[in-house]
Amino acid sequence: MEICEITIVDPDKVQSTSTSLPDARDVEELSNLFKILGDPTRLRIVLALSVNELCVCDLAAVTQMSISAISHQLRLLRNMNIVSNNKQGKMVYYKLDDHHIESLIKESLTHIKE
Amino acid sequence: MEICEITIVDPDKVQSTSTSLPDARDVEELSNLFKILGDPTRLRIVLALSVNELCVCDLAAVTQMSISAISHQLRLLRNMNIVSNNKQGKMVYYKLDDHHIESLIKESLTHIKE
DNA sequence: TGAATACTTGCACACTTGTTCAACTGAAAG
DNA sequence: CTTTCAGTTGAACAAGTGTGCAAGTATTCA
Repeated sequence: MEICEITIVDPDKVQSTSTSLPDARDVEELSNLFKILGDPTRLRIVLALSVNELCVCDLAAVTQMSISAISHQLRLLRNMNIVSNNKQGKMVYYKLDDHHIESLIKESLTHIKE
Repeated sequence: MEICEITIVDPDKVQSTSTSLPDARDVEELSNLFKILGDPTRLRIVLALSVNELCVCDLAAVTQMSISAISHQLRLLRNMNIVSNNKQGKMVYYKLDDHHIESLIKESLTHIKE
């Protein structure tokens, strides 16, 4: 990986830009957040759960996806603490666990419609 | 794809949730936006360009990536009208073209730090 | 004109991702 | 206990993604 070290055009600008970037860990975390919302199925799950607490099968119905596909995606969302679940008998109800995400999505929606 | 049609538990909730979701086209567009920011290289490019207009080589230096990798990603960002470029002699300067994205990222950064 | 520089592009390839299928778990009902 | 139902899980696989490499373009400078 040929890292550009020789042909820097403006070292001062490179330096000042580098130092004003957010800390690498935050950038990583932020890109992970965007990545998880960057799939239409997961985004629709989050949107649906921002309206109602739902069991897996009803989530599948709302998103028009298979139970299995939804369950796989729910696991990812659980691992990132975006949703949490609540077992009642045979059924598992999911809800949003991170309401920051809800407002973030709402804001982003108005952004794309500008 | 076994779509869940039979075992819907609460049809009213499914119906009301479905109708209160944003229109499918917007969801698709929003997930595309998140997807493009969901890669650390691209996110760092956008962050860097929100600080300074930069040529490709300086961008490579800031992000610690090869010229080629940066150039490939810049093409994607150009195609989505997130950045635009400006040729001056041999050099190509890139800048942010969509400043909604800038504020969206800034807001999201504060979200993850909550 | 010829060489050098800054960047772009197409191809290749390893890696990742999303979904399906089938097997499994655990709770409830018969 | 056995069956049924709701959901989970792992393996498999096709499709997509990010980067490197090498060749190409366009501009500058000698």
